Amino acid sequence: MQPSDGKARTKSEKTRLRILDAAAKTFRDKGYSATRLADIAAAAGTQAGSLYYHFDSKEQLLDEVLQRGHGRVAETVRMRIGALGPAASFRDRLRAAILAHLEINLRHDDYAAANIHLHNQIPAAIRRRHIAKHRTYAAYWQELLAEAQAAGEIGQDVDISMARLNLFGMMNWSIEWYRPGRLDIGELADNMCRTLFDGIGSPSPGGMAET
Amino acid sequence: MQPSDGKARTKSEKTRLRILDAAAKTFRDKGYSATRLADIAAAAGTQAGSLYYHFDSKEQLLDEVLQRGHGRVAETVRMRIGALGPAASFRDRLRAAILAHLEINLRHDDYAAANIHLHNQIPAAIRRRHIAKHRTYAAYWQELLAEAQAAGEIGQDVDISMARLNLFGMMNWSIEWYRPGRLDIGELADNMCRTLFDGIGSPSPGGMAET
DNA sequence: GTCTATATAGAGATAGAC
DNA sequence: GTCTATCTCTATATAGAC
Repeated sequence: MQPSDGKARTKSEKTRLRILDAAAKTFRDKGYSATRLADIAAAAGTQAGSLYYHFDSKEQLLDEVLQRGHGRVAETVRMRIGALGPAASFRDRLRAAILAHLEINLRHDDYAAANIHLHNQIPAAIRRRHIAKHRTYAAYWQELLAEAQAAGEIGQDVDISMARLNLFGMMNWSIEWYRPGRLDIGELADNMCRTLFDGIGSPSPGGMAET
Repeated sequence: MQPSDGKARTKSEKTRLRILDAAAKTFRDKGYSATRLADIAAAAGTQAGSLYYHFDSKEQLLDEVLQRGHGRVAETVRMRIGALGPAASFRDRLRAAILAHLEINLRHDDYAAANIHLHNQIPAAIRRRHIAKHRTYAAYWQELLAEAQAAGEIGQDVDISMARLNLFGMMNWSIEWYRPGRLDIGELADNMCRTLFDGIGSPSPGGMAET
């Protein structure tokens, strides 16, 4: 179950998934407009005209890539947190969520990464639904952070919305620079979690704290 | 001196700058491939064919937008830090740098924001030079952070490269979500600086620290 | 189901009038 | 300098053979 979802039955279904995989990868790498159907076809080992047996349009191809990608990220993050059990600290939950988000986007899945990478290139016709999904996902993290604050693990004066945006920034920017192999994703997740909670300042600072 | 650089002399130069402003804004909003020359022309109040009196190609237009944008960001950040004088703490320098980077990208300048927004859409022909400039800019921040660590303002065990990438993530992701008016950029900069140095965790944490 | 060939539209770029 | 008209190429999408 690396790309697509593997459980293809008929030959037609298999081809369809191969095309989707190729589309996800190509969209992710080149962007929506810069991707030609011929690029997707080549990556899938077929011809541009043949895509139309499986899909109605380039836009529909993108739509399905984005939907699948989003679904997997959201599911995986919820699952991983659920697996921790009710006794886990919120810091541990956050760490697990960050790790899941990063693993999916950086290793597994062009579908997921396309959601972030094409964030601002989605054609108007399908943008509304995808923005709604992103909002739902953001709200999930917002709730997680709010609970952590209520439990006393995050400072009472912290603006939770800003904290979420800063965290998303760290995580989502990593798909711009991360290349597999050099750095372990687990270390990356730990680092982001530690930075978010503890900061990078020296334990005994010389200056002031805040306003 | 809001857009372009204002000091246009001849009518031709003024038009040229108006076209550049339009190109920066359109590229920034729609991306490179999705932008048509007709869009730029419309935004500049002229016709697509007329652009060729001032520029050789769409690619050259992008090239100049990116170069101008990068130049302004780099200059402004260096200037602001220089203005602080040698006695300033590194935390104050970082805060000033963050503020400058955010102000340019979020308020002033489509040229600057295009550099971030089109980061992965730059055509191969001109990519090399721009990547080199981004590396130089990154190295500048890296040095700033390294000096802060040497001065004891950042923990000795902190990975400076990761800290830089996390900070860039927070800052650069903000151009995806920030909309003028709702939130003061100064507050945003303070928040990011505070998050980076101090983290958002409660002063008296219940759990463990690190590995 | 997949191919090749093609219809059709839209893009970047050029030419020449004004 | 800017316009309109147009060349040319490329892209999405369709049609029909196999």
